[in-house]
This record gives sequence, structure tokens and C-alpha cells, in this order.
Amino acid sequence: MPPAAQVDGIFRALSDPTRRHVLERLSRSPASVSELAQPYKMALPSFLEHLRVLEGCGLVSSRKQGRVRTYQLAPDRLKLAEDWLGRQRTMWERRLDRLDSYLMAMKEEETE
Amino acid sequence: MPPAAQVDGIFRALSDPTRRHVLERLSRSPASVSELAQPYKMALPSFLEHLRVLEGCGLVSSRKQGRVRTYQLAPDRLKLAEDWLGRQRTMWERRLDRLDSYLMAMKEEETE
DNA sequence: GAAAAACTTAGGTCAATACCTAAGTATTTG
DNA sequence: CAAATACTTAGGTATTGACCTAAGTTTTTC
Repeated sequence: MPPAAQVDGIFRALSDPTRRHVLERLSRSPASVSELAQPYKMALPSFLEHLRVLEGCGLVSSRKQGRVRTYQLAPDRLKLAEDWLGRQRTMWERRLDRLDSYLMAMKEEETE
Repeated sequence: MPPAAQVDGIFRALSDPTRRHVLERLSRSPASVSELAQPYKMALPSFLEHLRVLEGCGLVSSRKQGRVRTYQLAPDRLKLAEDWLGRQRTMWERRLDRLDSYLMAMKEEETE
């Protein structure tokens, strides 16, 4: 999978509040499907789909022991999203800097 | 709009490569619709929809002068996404610092 | 003032998402 | 081993998303 497509999937996954909430929950500790589902009034199969999306883009991983499937975070994936945002930020900051110096120059000229 | 819904929209907007590309382009300088559309083989109305999504969630703003509409970044909105990711990251890192033996075990098995 | 430029609007297809209910399949547990 | 638990699969609906073509509208330009 090309990295751009991976980033697509990660941002897509993060665009749903249920999924973000699950990630927040998992940042405290791993948890089973039913533990994760418990706060939501959603039907279980619907909720499972969210977990599948999170696992599909690599933000979480799961393992089944007996009849219980346990999910946990896979933190390295979040970096892809963070990296993109970080790059963006430095770019637009650079741009604002340029704008700044442009405005400064304007001001200089103005006061001459 | 509740902040969670705003974050939804921003992540959703970022999940499309065309839209991310447009943001990257705009981090260099403001640009007109046709300048922005030029690199893509997509029909103009389709492309415009992407711009509408970006403007809808506040990542860019636009203004029309004569027959030309010019878009520019609205950098403060990216912060909402960055902030969520940042908070997440510190939580995840805190959790990883605890180095649960459980998590270690899972990781071991995962890499098998 | 007709034609070109730069969008804009209208409307249509097709696939993917986010839900649902109902009926499975494994795994414990009593 | 029957019943309960913990998912899982199958299949259905309704909305939204990402594209398209065709036909506007509003400036500019010649």
C-alpha cells in the first residue's frame, strides 16, 4: 500500500467520534470487545465494524483468546498522521514567516 | 457546532489525497480555483466539491474578486486536529512507559 | 456587445459508510 | 452436556461521497 493511501485510511478512521473515543479508551489499557462496546447504545455488529476499521488501518491490533477478543493500540501508526500534520505546520509557518517579512518590509517602506 | 463534530470534519477532509494536496499547495501561497485545479484531470465541478469540503470545515477560506475566486489557508483549524493527535500521543506514550507485561507479551506474539 | 474566461448550478451514477436485525459459531460454565 | 457468553456472519436500508456531463451566470476582453 502506498503511504498516501495509508494516511487516507488513518485520517478516515479518525473522522468518527466513536472510533476516536475507542482509541482514547485504549490508551488507558487493552480491552475486550464487550468492554469497548459497553458505553455505546449501538448494536454490536455496528460497533464491531468500527473496530474493524481501526484495525484495518493499523491503529489497533487484536488477538482472540478463547471466546474473548482483546484490542490494543498500535501507536506507531498514529505517527503517519502526525507526521503529515507536522510537515504541514512547518510549511504554513514558513509561509506566515514570509508573509510577516513581506508585511514588515511594507511597513518599513511606509515609514520612510 | 460542538468541537467533536468540528474535529470529525477536519479529519474527514484530510482523508482525501486530493484535498491534502491542495492544502500543501496552499501552504506555498494563495491560489485561484483554476490554478488549484490545473494539476488534476478531474472535472471542475468535482474538484470544486473538494474545495467546498475544505472551506466547510474551515481549513481554507476564499474570496471572490471579479470572476476569480482565490483560496488561502486558515491555519488555526489544523490545530484542532493536531491537538487531538498530540493529546493522544502523550496518553499513548504514558501508557507505553508503564510497560505492562501484558502489552509486552502481546507485542512479542504480534511480531511472530 | 459578442465571445472568452472563470467559475457555478443542476442533476445523475455508483460505491462506500453507518446503521440495523436475525441467525450463526465457538468457548466456557453449572 | 445444556445453557450462557462473547463474539461473528449474513443480509438489508438509507445516507453520503466522489465522480461525471450539460447547461447556466458573471465578469473581462477584443
